[in-house]
Amino acid sequence: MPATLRDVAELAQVSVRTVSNVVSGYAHVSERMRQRVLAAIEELDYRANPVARTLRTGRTGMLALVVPEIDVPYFSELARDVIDAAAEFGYRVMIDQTGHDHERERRLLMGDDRTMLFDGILFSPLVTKSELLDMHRSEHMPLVLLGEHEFDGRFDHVAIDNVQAARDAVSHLVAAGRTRIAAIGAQPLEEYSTPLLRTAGYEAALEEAGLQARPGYATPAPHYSRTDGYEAATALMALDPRPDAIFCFSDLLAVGAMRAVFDAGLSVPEDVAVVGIDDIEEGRFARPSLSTVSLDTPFIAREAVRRIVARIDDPSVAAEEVVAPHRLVVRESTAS
Amino acid sequence: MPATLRDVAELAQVSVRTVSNVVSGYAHVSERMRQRVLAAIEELDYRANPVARTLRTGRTGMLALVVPEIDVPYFSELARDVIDAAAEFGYRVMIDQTGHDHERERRLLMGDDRTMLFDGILFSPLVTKSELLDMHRSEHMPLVLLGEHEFDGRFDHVAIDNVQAARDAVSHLVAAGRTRIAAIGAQPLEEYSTPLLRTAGYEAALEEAGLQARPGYATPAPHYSRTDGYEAATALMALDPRPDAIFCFSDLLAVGAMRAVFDAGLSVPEDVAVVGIDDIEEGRFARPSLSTVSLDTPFIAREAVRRIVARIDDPSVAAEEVVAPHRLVVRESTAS
DNA sequence: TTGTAAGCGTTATCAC
DNA sequence: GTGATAACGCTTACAA
Repeated sequence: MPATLRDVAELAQVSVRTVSNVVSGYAHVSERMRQRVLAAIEELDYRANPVARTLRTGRTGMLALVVPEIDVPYFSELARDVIDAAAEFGYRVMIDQTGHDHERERRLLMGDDRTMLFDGILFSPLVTKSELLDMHRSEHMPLVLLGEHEFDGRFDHVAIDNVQAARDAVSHLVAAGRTRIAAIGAQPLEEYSTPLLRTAGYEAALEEAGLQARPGYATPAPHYSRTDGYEAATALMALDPRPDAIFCFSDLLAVGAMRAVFDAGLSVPEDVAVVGIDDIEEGRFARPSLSTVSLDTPFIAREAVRRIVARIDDPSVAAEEVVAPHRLVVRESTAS
Repeated sequence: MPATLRDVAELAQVSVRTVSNVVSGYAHVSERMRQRVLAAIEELDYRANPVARTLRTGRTGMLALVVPEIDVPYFSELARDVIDAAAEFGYRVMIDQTGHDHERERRLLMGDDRTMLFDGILFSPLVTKSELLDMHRSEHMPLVLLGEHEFDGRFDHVAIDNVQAARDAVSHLVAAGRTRIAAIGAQPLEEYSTPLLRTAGYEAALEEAGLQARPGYATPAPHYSRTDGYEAATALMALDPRPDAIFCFSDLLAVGAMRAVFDAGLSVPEDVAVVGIDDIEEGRFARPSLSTVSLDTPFIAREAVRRIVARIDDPSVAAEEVVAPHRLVVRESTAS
């Protein structure tokens, strides 16, 4: 049975109030008292019960990080940075994965029975903007969106400029002399979401270069997985004319795509150049190493935590739209 | 302000006791009452406050998963399975990373001020056995060890047979005709830990094949990262005689090692065969695809959660030692 | 500066 | 079967 505040007070011959003051670092407590209390705490090996504290204060000191899949490298690398950033602000992180399940996302936003266990949600969503707006009850739970573009300023969010990032990647392929540039990751069904923005950037870059968007060149990829990339690229390799470059909406797709190109008896970058987005470590060690658009994940994580903490402290602060920097990283997979 | 049990009781004209009974699905509630309460809950959009419930029951419904680094693929794939398995048992998972910091591990096991936020710990440790034994106060917090061998039965743990797994990997290299077999991942400083067991398996397999353990062939790798693998393999490639095979203690090391072999102007598997342990998805898409010892992560996750839940329900249950199955998966990186 | 006591929202122990 | 009521361990007015 762990010791309670009361036990400490009894042993130290002081009131619980004084013990509480000492524990929470309250200023006005005499040195004599403080020492006596500290000694009692030490002797009883007392630790404050965070649950009781939470019930009283309404703060749990926990953030929820909600991602589609934690084992997708981009998300696990993001999670790592979020956990570190949260620690700096005195928060811990609970991770939930929605598994590409819109219903699970919905329940989380509506506030299921355990929502109150954390002070705020960092949410990397699948759902479209309009759905989000309708679903979330911002009154009840601070929310920061990750990697999602939002226009009406109702939510905090931190994301890269997805249109520009896609544009940079495709323009790089153009500059490398590629003319038949395909894309993997376009999601025709979603609105206002990352895939749509990246598709827009892809098309804008093509147009800018005076290249046509050929039929069948923009392919979908439901889960942004290696397997999705593999299958999409396999289909692309069978096209006539065959693409001489593939822009993948994520590095994971690109890893799968590269493997598909090899299995089709072709080579990267000679026959087909490949570029991704995310800059996961896997791409740096791949063969050939993967050109990509690097996102500043530590920055994204830090900003997201900073925003959520600000909103927890004052729910009425205006929503902020943080644009994280990105930059093109050229490696072997797009060498001319 | 969210509605409370009291609000519901007032609106439904019943006692809080009755409302609580309805909410927690208590049997003896008349249908009339139940309907009235349900209507009031619906109207007020009531959700039970999990913190208050926790204070009363002592259960938070949360498990902590502690790993060195969440963005190491093996751990993120494990985390995914743990989260899923925990959900089946009605638990959620908080993830903490120790960042290879023994001090952070120690604090966690000693029970820092927020330990009471979860009902049990699933711990994938760095520290040695003896340290663990001294540090953890099992009376206070149910604990299940992952991936660590333990002999004295004081802790639940689930792990593969590390000696045998390493033996299988090395024997496979021997069967493929390799005679100069190096290893990456040996950690001379740790006792009773995974690296030591895998080193033992490596040496046993060599001896069995009548091969000598050459000086400099067993190299350390502090973090089991791609970079560690790269550096170790680079050093190995400069050795005379040069190894014709490398057994890596993790797939991530193997990925780095393969890249180092290429950068040394050699090829896998022709000049150097490479085999890892873990069977992360990255290895299946690598070029060449990586031979490995596949661990049944869903099994490990499920067993670990099953054990921790059993221990939460009854702290006095005897510790169990679960051995998870493993199997050799031969791919391109060790083709003869 | 320190003590007393009233909650925070549940669950559980009593009675009825 | 249902209603009061006392905890759970803490923070914080309010007193002293």
